[in-house]
Amino acid sequence: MSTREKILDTALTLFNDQGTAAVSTNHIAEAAGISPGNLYYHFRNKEEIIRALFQRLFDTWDNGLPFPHDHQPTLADLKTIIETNYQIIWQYRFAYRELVALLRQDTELRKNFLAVRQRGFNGFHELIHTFSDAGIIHLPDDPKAIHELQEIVWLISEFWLTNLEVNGRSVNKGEMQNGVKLMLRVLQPYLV
Amino acid sequence: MSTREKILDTALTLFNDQGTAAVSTNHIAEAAGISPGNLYYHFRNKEEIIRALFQRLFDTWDNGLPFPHDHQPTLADLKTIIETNYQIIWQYRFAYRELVALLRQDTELRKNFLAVRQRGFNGFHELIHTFSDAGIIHLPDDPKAIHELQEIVWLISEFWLTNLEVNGRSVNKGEMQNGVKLMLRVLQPYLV
DNA sequence: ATATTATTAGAGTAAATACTCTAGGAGCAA
DNA sequence: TTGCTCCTAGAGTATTTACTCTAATAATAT
Repeated sequence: MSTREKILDTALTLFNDQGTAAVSTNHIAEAAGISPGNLYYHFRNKEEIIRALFQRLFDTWDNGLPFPHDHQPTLADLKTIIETNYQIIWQYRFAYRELVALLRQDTELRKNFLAVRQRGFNGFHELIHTFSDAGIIHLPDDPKAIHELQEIVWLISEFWLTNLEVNGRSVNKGEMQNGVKLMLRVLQPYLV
Repeated sequence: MSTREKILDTALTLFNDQGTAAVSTNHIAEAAGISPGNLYYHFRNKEEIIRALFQRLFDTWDNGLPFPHDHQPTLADLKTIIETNYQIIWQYRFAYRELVALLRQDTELRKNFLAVRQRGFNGFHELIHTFSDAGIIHLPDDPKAIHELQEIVWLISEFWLTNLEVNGRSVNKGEMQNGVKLMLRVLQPYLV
């Protein structure tokens, strides 16, 4: 593994465990088993490390979600997508916990994040319309209502894990399933 | 205003604007127009300031929500409660943004927060059953389903404003109304 | 082999941070 | 007035933080 990757992996672990504020560049270097000078050879500063981690998250978003291409999507596909989604968020949980602060500190990062997020939101929009066309779900006529439902489901997907952490509940497969259940509960009245 | 209150008000403003990590005790003292020594006369450390602010939040929770006592609650009452709720959260938004980090740093605070929150959750539970009894809402038979619906509405109430901030949307009365709409959208299929 | 470039270690530093200490006023009680 | 407690200012400090600099070593190209 390259030194650069080692730094990023170490930083991710520490950020997830202790939060970005509590983790200094010296900590990262020490935990990665390299010198501070070496760290600063690979990254100009802490902000750049955070940016690079977000970039990895963005790449995962854009490539890592298992949208079915070879068949009409089913409800099982939806569940799989949502679960994968949770796993990604859990992997980069520091980012979600501190989202407001991190995006405020770095407007460039904010721009990129919002763009990636918008792509995801659009993809999700298409997905539910696919379900609608396939007759799996019967959406309300009012497009505003549809948009609101989508916002609700999206909100749950982004904050369910944070919610678990706040509650001090351990985050595991089962709890992620509960998150899936909540999202389906919102849609339940519209399932055919 | 007492020096103690002045410190808390100043800290709250700075925390809301810049996050707790970026605000030092020296910053607070300077912004409050007092000396660092004076600040430390009133609070042992930064953690105590945060605790005191949470305590103010707890008091607001326990006393500030406009539950109707003189009449059967209506849907309008529900809306008012939710709106007040949003205003309180907005007033202490630093706490919600950084909840995971703050509660992890201070287990005593975590304990208190979870207790207050549980009280709120129980109150909310009673409220929707009141609505059910009054025939305003027709809940599903499955108690688990009811619990899930409650969890969803609760999640929206706790994270809607954070969600707005992430999106860079300005937080104002109108956007809070949108949050109310989302919560009602979840319940809409069950309204009589 | 030699020159060049890419990595790395580690000592060092200016600034910031949380917090302490001392001395002095302000109000009040006897 | 004298004493006492409460409150306040502000200088001072040990530690930490982000980051720099230099020199040495590894890798690669010619």
